[in-house]
Amino acid sequence: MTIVYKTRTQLVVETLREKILNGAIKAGQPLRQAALAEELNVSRIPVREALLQLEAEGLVSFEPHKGATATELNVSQVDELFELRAMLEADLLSASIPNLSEAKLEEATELLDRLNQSLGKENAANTWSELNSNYHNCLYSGANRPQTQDLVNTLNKNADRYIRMHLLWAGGISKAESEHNELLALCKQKDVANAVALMKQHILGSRDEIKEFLIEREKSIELK
Amino acid sequence: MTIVYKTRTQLVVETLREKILNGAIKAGQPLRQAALAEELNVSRIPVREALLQLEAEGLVSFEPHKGATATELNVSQVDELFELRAMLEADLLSASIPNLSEAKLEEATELLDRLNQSLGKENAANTWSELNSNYHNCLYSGANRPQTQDLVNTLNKNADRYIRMHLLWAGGISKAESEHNELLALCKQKDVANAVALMKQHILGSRDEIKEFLIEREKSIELK
DNA sequence: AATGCTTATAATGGAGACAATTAATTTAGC
DNA sequence: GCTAAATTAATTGTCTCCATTATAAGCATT
Repeated sequence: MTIVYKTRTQLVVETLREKILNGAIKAGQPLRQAALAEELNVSRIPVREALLQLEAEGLVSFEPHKGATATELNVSQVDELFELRAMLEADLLSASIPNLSEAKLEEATELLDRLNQSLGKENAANTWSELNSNYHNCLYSGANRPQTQDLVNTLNKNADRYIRMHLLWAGGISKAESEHNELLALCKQKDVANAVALMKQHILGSRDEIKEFLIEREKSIELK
Repeated sequence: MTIVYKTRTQLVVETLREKILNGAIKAGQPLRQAALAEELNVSRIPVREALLQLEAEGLVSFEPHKGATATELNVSQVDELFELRAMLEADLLSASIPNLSEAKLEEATELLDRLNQSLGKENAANTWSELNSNYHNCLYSGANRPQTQDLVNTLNKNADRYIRMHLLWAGGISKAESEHNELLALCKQKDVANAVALMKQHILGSRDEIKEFLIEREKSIELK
C-alpha cells in the first residue's frame, strides 16, 4: 500500500463531491468560496480549483463573477443521462465480453459478493456506489476502451445521486442484486446478446423508477 | 451584438486551446505556468485554472507537482475517439431528423454555404472547424439532447487537431464537402437510415485516413 | 565505477491582500 | 409614491509572495 500525497485541491474535490452526492449539499444550493474555504481550513484558491473540476464532472455549475451552485437535473435531463449511459455501457459490454479472461471474471465474482454483502450494512449507499462502479468497470475491462470507460465513469458520478435515491427509496436494492447476478452469469456464458439486453434493461429500468419518483416529488412541491 | 466581458482565465483557455489545436503548442510539450503567465501578461493563477479546464477537455494532462503537458493521442486512442463520435453523432442525428423544422434546415443550408466558401480562403482550418461544428450542431438540434450535444462538442475539441491535419494534408477537403452536401439532402428528405449511414461513413472514413497518416508519421520518426 | 545519500535548484501548490464585478440599498428627482 | 441614478456591501477574480514538492547535481562510500 503506497502512501498517496494529496494536494489540498484534491481533498476539497473529494469532500465536496461526496457532500453533493449524499445530499449534504442540496441541488441548487450556492457554493460560496469563502465559506467553504473556512469550513475546510484552506484558502479560496484550492476551493476555486476544486469547483472548476467539479464543474467538469457536471456536479457544479460555475458562472463568472456570480459563483458556483450545485447542479440540479430535471426529469428530462435525468432521462437523457440514463439513455446515454445505456447506449455507452451496452456498447462497452458487448465489446468486452469476448475478451474477458477467467481472472477478470473471477475478480468480478468477488466484487459482486462484496457488493451484495454491503447492502445490509450501515451507510450502505456510500460503499455500495463505489463497489458498484468497480464491478461495472471490471466487466467492461475487456473492451480496451479507456476513454469510453472514463466517460462512463464521469457520467456515473452525475447519475450517482439519483441511483442512491433509488436505492434508499424503492425496491431498487433487491432488483439490482438479482440483475447483477444474472448479468455475471450471462458474461460467463459469453452470451453477448442477452447480456447487453439485460444491461440496457438494468439501466433503463432504474431510469423509469427514478423518473417516477422525481415526478412525484415535483408534484408535492408544487402543491405546497 | 453585446460585448462580452471575459475573465483572464477564459482568455487564457481560448488562447491555449487554439495554440494546441493549430499546432503552435506541440503534443507532449510541457506547459510551464510561469512561462505562459509571462507570455500572456497574467499571473500564474489564471494560467493554472485554464490548464485545469483544458484538462477536462482532454487537451492537457495535469500531474500534481509535476506540471502540465499537451496531450498526445496514439493511434488506438484516435481510433477509440472517432468510434465514440460515430456512435454518438449517429444517434443524435437519427433522433434529430424527424424533428428538424424548415427553419433549421434553412439555417443548416446557409452554414453549409459559408463552410464551403471558407475552404479557399487563408487560415481556412481555423474558421472551418468552427463552422463545421456549427453545421453539425444545427443538424443535431432536433434531437433535443443538450447533454449529449455538449459531450460531442467536447470530444470534437479533441478530435479537431487531427481533423485539421487531415484537411491540410490529404484530400479530406473535397470529400468532406461532397459528403456534407449529400448529408443535408438526406436530412431534407427525412431519410433517416441513409443519413445515419452516411454520417458514420463520414466519421469513420476520416478516421481511417487519419490513422494511416499517423502510422506513416510514426514510421518516419522511428527511422530517423 | 556504481550506488546511495545529501544538498541545491526549479517548478508547482497555496495563503493573504487587493482589484473588479455584481447585487442590494439608499438617495435624488419627478 | 414611484422610477432611476448613485452608493454601499458582498462576492468573485487576480496578483504577489512564501511553502512545499520533485528533479538534478554533487558528494561520500563501497
